[in-house]
Amino acid sequence: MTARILIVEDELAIREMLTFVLEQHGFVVTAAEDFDSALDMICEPYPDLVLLDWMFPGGSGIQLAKRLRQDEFTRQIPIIMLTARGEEEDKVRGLEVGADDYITKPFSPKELVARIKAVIRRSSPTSLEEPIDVQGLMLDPISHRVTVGDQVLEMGPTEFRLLHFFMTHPERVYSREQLLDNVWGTNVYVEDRTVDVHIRRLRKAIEPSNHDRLIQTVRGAGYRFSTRT
Amino acid sequence: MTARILIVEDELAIREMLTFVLEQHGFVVTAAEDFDSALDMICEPYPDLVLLDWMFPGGSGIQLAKRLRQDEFTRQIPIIMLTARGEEEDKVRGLEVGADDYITKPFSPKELVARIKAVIRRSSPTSLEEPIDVQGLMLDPISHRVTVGDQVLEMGPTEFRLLHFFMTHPERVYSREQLLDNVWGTNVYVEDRTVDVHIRRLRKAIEPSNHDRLIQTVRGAGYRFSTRT
DNA sequence: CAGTTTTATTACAAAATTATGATCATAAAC
DNA sequence: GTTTATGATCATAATTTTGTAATAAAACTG
Repeated sequence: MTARILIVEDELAIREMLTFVLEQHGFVVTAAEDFDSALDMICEPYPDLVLLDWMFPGGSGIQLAKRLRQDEFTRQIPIIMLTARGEEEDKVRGLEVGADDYITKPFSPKELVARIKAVIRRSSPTSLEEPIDVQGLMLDPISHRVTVGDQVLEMGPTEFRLLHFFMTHPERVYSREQLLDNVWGTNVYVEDRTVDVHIRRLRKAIEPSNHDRLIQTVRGAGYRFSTRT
Repeated sequence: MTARILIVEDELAIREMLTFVLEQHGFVVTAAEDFDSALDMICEPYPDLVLLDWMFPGGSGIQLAKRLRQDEFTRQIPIIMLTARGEEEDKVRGLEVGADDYITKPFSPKELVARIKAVIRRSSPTSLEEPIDVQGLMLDPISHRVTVGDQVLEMGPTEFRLLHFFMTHPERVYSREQLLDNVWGTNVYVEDRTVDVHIRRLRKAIEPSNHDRLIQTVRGAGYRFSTRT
């Protein structure tokens, strides 16, 4: 599935717990602890879902939710609210503002993951599961396979995620740091240069069909997936 | 992003630390150590953000902030105040004067950068990321590319930044020194004449489509990017 | 017009950045 | 408990970029 999830939660313990659980289940996780850094992380490339603590400092969750719903680009990002037991009113308000679902603390990891998957499935029947075709290079998230015609291209899991990210975010430079955040997940400490190596492997994997030209080096800036020269 | 930031801070150590951190993150940094030189650097071309120490000699930060808010041209430049812990009153006054945010020392580089990005995004949601088109010459900061029609123009990182600066500050002469400050960043020791060479390279890069005529030599003064003859 | 100043151009070596292959550690599979 | 994959780093090669200096060309000055 490899959806990218943004967690907005001020309590460190809960944030880490959520991060751990979701990463266990194969999500790429980004975490923010306050309003500002959340806004910061909400910019392109957008997460596939936002997990939002209801009450957190620097602006309540409701404000952030409203903000997301105002901007046309973020409007469609599904939101799941985390609420404490008994805040029944909040639930109502949350759903009014446009949250797609809510979960009451405490909750089980199982429930959390189930709801997340449900919401994602519901909201983006396409973008995450639909096969992507760029100039004959086909990536099918469901069968988890990359093909050109009926030729299957072999690559490692990281290369697959990297390619997937690129194909869903074309025509845009990403720094090594950004790629690490979006493909590896944040809170991973990995050398910048490691990206180079995986770029190399990905290029080699899609080289036979000449699609390696789609992965372009932008000197001093990072890499870009583009169909233009 | 390539935003230009002016730091106003009297303590050398902090000034250097801030400069270092921000340059690491790709900002172009200018630094002033007192009121006068700050005013000096505040003239056109305006920075995209001012990072202002609250208490600094030759006029407190509040005065500078007020001054910036008075002038119609500088009014919209976002300001972030640096305050020492415990100066709670000051924070309030700072925000009254029109600071967009404040950071309490000591702070982490991560927080600093996050706040700066948040403030910049809030204040100029576009100008830094929007593609610029001047007579068919297109510069797209997002894909980090310069095109004419569907022809891609190749150039080095410095030429790209130089062109970006020109396109966002047209119809105005800039001395070599000013160009160095705004495109290379201050605290770089580079020969004046080096600008000539990069102008040459930039002209050569955009020559195929005849856009090199936009970069005009102003003898005795510097260079200008202009659509007029 | 000759002399002076300023800019244009070219060439080149140093510096910075990226590419690539090999290695080692670790996790997954058998 | 091996064997096999996979992933991160390191080391080194290959490229690109950059600053400077040297020279040519152009633009002023008187």
